[in-house]
Amino acid sequence: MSSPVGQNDIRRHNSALVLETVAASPGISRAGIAERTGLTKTTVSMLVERLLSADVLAETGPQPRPSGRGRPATALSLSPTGPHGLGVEIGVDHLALCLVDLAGRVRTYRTLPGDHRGEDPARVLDRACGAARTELGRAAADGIPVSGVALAVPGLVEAATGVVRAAPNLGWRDVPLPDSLDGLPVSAANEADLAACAELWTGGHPGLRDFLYVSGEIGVGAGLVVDGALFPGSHGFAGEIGHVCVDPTDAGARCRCGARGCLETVAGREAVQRAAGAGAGELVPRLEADDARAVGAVRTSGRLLGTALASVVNAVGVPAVVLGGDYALLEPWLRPPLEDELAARVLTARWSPVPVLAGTLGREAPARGAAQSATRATLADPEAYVTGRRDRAATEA
Amino acid sequence: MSSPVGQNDIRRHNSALVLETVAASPGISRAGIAERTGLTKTTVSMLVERLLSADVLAETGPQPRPSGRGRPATALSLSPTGPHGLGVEIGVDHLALCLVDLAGRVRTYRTLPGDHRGEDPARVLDRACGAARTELGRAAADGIPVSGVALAVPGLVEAATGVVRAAPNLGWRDVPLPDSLDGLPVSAANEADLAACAELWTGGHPGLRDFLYVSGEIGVGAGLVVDGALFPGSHGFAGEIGHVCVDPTDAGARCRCGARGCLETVAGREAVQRAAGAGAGELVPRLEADDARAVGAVRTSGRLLGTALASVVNAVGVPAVVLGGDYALLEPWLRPPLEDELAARVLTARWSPVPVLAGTLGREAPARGAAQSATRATLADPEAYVTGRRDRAATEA
DNA sequence: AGGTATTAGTTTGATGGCTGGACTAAAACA
DNA sequence: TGTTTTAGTCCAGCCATCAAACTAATACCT
Repeated sequence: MSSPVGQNDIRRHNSALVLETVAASPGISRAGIAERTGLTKTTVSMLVERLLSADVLAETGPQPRPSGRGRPATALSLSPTGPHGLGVEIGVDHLALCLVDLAGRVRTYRTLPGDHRGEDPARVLDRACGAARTELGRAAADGIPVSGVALAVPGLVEAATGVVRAAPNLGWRDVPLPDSLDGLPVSAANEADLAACAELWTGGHPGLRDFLYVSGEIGVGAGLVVDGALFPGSHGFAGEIGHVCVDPTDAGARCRCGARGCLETVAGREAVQRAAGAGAGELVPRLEADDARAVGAVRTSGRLLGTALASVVNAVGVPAVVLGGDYALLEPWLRPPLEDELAARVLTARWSPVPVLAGTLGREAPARGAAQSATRATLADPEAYVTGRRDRAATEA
Repeated sequence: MSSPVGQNDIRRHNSALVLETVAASPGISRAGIAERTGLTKTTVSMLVERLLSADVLAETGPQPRPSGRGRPATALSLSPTGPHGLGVEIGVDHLALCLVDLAGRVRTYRTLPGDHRGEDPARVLDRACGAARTELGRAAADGIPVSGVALAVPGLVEAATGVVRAAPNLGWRDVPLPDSLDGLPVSAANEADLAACAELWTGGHPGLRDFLYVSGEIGVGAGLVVDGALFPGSHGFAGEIGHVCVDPTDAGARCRCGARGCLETVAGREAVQRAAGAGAGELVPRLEADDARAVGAVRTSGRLLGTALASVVNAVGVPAVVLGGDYALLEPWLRPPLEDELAARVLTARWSPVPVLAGTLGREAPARGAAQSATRATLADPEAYVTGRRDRAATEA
C-alpha cells in the first residue's frame, strides 16, 4: 500500500527528474532539460534555481559554441562541492574508507589493514566508526559537506533494521549497526551488493544494466542487478552464494559458517591460494608464468563457481556475469571454465550466451558503492536535501 | 528515465490508491478510506464520486451498525457490474476461458479440450480468438462490460512485444500474438507467471507475498512472486525451470526442446505417469492405494524437482514454495522429498525452513490469473479507464 | 420527546506547483 | 545595423489537494 500524493510530491519527483537528467548528461542546459524531460522551461528554471541554491547543481559557465547561432546555453553539472557520501567497508582483513562527490568521483580512498576475524564486533565497529569520524573531520576541515555514511559488510544485512544477521567470515551473528554518526544518517548493505552498484553506476561497462556481480574476496558473494537497479530479493538476501553447497560429500572442507562443502571453501581467496600452492600476491605471477598447479587450481574453482552461478543466472534470467574483487584479476584464467560451465547449465545460453566480464573497479568497488549509495539518496530525492539544508540554515540563524 | 509528473498524475495515483484501499477492505466508507490513506475526506469523496460514476465502485447501502453511535457509513465495494477481464489459457491439450469481475470473482470458466501439439500456431490462435470472441459476445449479451483480454501461454513470452519466443510443448518459435481483439487490448504472459499471480491475488494463502509458484502440467514452469508482485527477471524469463538440465548424462531422455535431461522429462505430467505406470487420471488413486511404483515415481520426481527449485530459492531468497497444477494434487506425496531436498540445498533453510504449500486454485489458476491481469490494469490506473469511458460516451453521443 | 454527543460526508476558500504564451537576453549571420 | 535563432524569465491561469466550517444522520441520555 503506497501513500497519498500531494503537490510537494510532484515537485519532489520532478526535482529528482531534473537532477537525474543533469547527472546523465553533464553540461546540459535548462532548455535541454526541458526538452528531454517534457517539463516546461518555467518549471525547469525554478527547480534548477533551488538545486543551485542548495549547491547540488552548479553552473559551469556559458557553453562556448552549442551548435550555431542563438543565445549560448549555460551548462549545468552536479556540483563538485555538493553533498558527498562516505563509504566504509568493513572487510575481513581491512577497513576501507571512500569519499565521493555527487558525480561519483573519488575524493579520497584509504585502507587500514587489520584482521577482524573473531574479534568482538563492538570493537570492530568502534574502530570503523573512529576511522569514519576522522575522515569526516578531515572533510569538514577541507570544507567538503557530507550528507550520509554507508557501511559495506561481508554478510547478510537486514536493510530495514540495520542488523547484520550473519557474517560468517567475521564471526558475527545478529549484530546491530549504528544508524547515525556525528548526526549523519548511516545505512548499511551487503558488500557484494554495493560493489555491484558501484560497477553499475560508475563501472567501465556503460549500458550494462542487467548482470550478476560476483565478488571473490576472502568470502564469495554476489549482487544481482536487474534493469538498472539492485535486486534485493525477498528479504534482501538475493545472490548469497558463498555458502551454497557445491560438495555434498562428507569430504568437503568445514566452512566458517559451520556447514561443509560451501562454495567459499573451494573458491574463496584462501582456498584458491592453498590449492595453487601460492602465498598472498604470488598467485597472479604464477598464473602468468603458466604454473600448472596454479592454473589447475583456478580452473577447478572456476568450474565450481560456474555451477553456483548458473543457478542464479537460470533463476533470474540475467544475461551477463561481472567478476569482481580478486576474481577480476583472475579473469583471464577464470573466464574459460566459467563460460563453459554457464554454457552447459544455463537454459537461455543455448540461444544467447552469457558473457563473463571483468569488473573495472577492483578492490575499491565495495567502499565506492557504499559511498555512492549515500549520495544516491540525495540524487534520488534532492528536494529532501534542499529543504533539510534550508531548515538547518534557518535554525542556525 | 521516468517522465514528468503533473496534476493529473497525482489524481491518477490517488485514485488508484483509493480503489486499492477499497479492494483491500470491501465495505469500507469514505471516511475510512480517508483515515487509512491519509487523504482528506474532501479528496476521497471527489475521487469516489468519479469511480462511482464509471461503475468501478458501487455503494452497497448504508452500513447498518458500524460500531456505536454517529451517522452510519455508506459502504463501498468494487462494482460487480464494473469492467471485467477475460483470460484465455492456450494449453498444450486444451483452451480455457475465464471471465472475472474487478474483485476477482469468477463469472464464467469454460474449457475446450483439443491437442495443440505441433499444430500450426495460426490455427491455434484462430481457435483461441474465436472462442474468446464467442465469450465476449455472451458477455455483451448479458450486459457485462469487458475492459481487456489476456493470454496465458506455456512458453517464453516477451511482454514488450507480445511475441512467444519459444514454447517447446506447443512447438512454437517466435510466434507473434494479437494485440487487440474486437477493439479490446490483448496482453500476454507466461502461464506459470499468471497462475502465480492468481494464487497471490485470490489464492487461499492470504498474507503470502513472497513465494515461488511451481506449475506442473505437461510442462513444468515457475513464477516468482517477490514482495507482493510478480518478478519478471531481466527479460521476463525468470523462473523458467522446465528445461533446466537435471540429468547431464547422455542417458537423459530427449526433450521436446531438443536438449536431453530436462526437468520436464522427469517431472512433467507424462514422465511421472509413465514412471508410475499409470494412465491419465489413474495416478492419484494409485497413490492413495499406496502403490509402490507410483509412490516411488513421485518421490523421484520430487527429488529432482527439489534440486531445480533449490537453485531458484537460493538465488532469490524466496521463503516459500507453492505447488500448482498437477503438483497441487500430488502435494501429499510430493512435499516430503521436496522439503528434504530444499532443506539440504537451500542456504537460508538452515535457520528458517522453506515451507512447501499446495496451491488452492487448481487447473483454473492460469486462466484466472490471465483474466485478473486484465482487470488489474483497471485497478492499477482507474483514472485511465474513467476518462476512457467518458470519452467513449462522448463520441457516441 | 428533546437535547447532546458522535461520526459521515459536503461545501468553501486557500495553497501551491505546473502550464502556455508573451517577453527579455544574448549570440550568429547577412 | 537588422534579422534570426536559441536561452531563459515573467505572468496569468489551471487544477488537485488541503483545512476548516458546515450539514446530515444516527445513538445515547435525561
